[in-house]
Amino acid sequence: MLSKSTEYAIRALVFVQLKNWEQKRPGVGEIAKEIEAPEAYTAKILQTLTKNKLMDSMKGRGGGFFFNDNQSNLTLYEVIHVVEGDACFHKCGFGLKQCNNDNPCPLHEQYKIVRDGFFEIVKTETIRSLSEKIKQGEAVLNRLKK
Amino acid sequence: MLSKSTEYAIRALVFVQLKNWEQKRPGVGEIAKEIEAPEAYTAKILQTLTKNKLMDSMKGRGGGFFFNDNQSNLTLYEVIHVVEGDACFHKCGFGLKQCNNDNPCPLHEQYKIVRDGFFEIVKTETIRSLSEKIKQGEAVLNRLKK
DNA sequence: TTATAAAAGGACATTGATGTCCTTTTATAA
DNA sequence: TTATAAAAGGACATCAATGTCCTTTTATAA
Repeated sequence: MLSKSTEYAIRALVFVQLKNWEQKRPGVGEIAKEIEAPEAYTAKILQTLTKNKLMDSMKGRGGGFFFNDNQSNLTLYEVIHVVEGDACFHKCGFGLKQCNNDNPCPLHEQYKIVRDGFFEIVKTETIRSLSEKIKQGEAVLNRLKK
Repeated sequence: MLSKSTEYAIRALVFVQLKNWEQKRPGVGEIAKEIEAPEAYTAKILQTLTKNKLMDSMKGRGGGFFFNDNQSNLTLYEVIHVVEGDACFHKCGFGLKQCNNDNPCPLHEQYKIVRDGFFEIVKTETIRSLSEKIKQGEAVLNRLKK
């Protein structure tokens, strides 16, 4: 399972993308409200994202968060990597420190398939691909369709 | 990812099964050492397992942990359920409270496949099936083959 | 140029998971 | 019957994730 922070981050980035498509740069308050997360905590997460160049921001009046052209195809993997690290893609499902093909835990083969399947998803899906689904009405960002 | 407690629990149960096959009932100290977990913490987890009848125990001299006949085919699902709950089998990968087939988040379809794949594993694999792999030398419990 | 609105950032608070210590209960061996 | 070995259980400690509050920096509009 992804951490709460990662979930907030992904939802926030998708919202920023949707707003950017409307030529707008949302601010912390608007983002936090949309993703149903505490405002100050959301601010911290957004800070992490901009510090790591996954997104851009502008201070001052009329400022807010936005993507520039270099950041146009951000994978979920990159977000996870920055926010919570990528242990979930490497770790043994059984909790063993030394578990690999040569020295497998009893869950190794089956678990690897699941873990790699998840890795494939987050390497393929991007903030843009998720945002497009929402724009097309094929999916929703929060619980209230609106 | 499973919690550390769940990992300890599964490893502990497998070790108890292996020992039981040798007509032995290991105690907290021996179990903790084998699974490389703190002894007092291991004791708490074993307590949870016996309180929930996933395993049996005997106090006093010559006591220890063991399975009785009703507990002979314990699935990993039951262990996870008791130790950390089963949020990981229900939760939306995107963190939405209301996410389902009718109201899907943009990750819903792909994530469901992975999540259900994991569910399938833990409903199929049992403490016994894992222990058998170790007994057959097809897998290892801890990092040192011995 | 100044007031204002916004992100950045530092310090602290809360909570749950993990971990430790000590006492109580109980079964058995001596 | 008593001493001992073992699990059970209560109370507390530590740490990381999550969450809050307040100050600083900076860009823009007036």
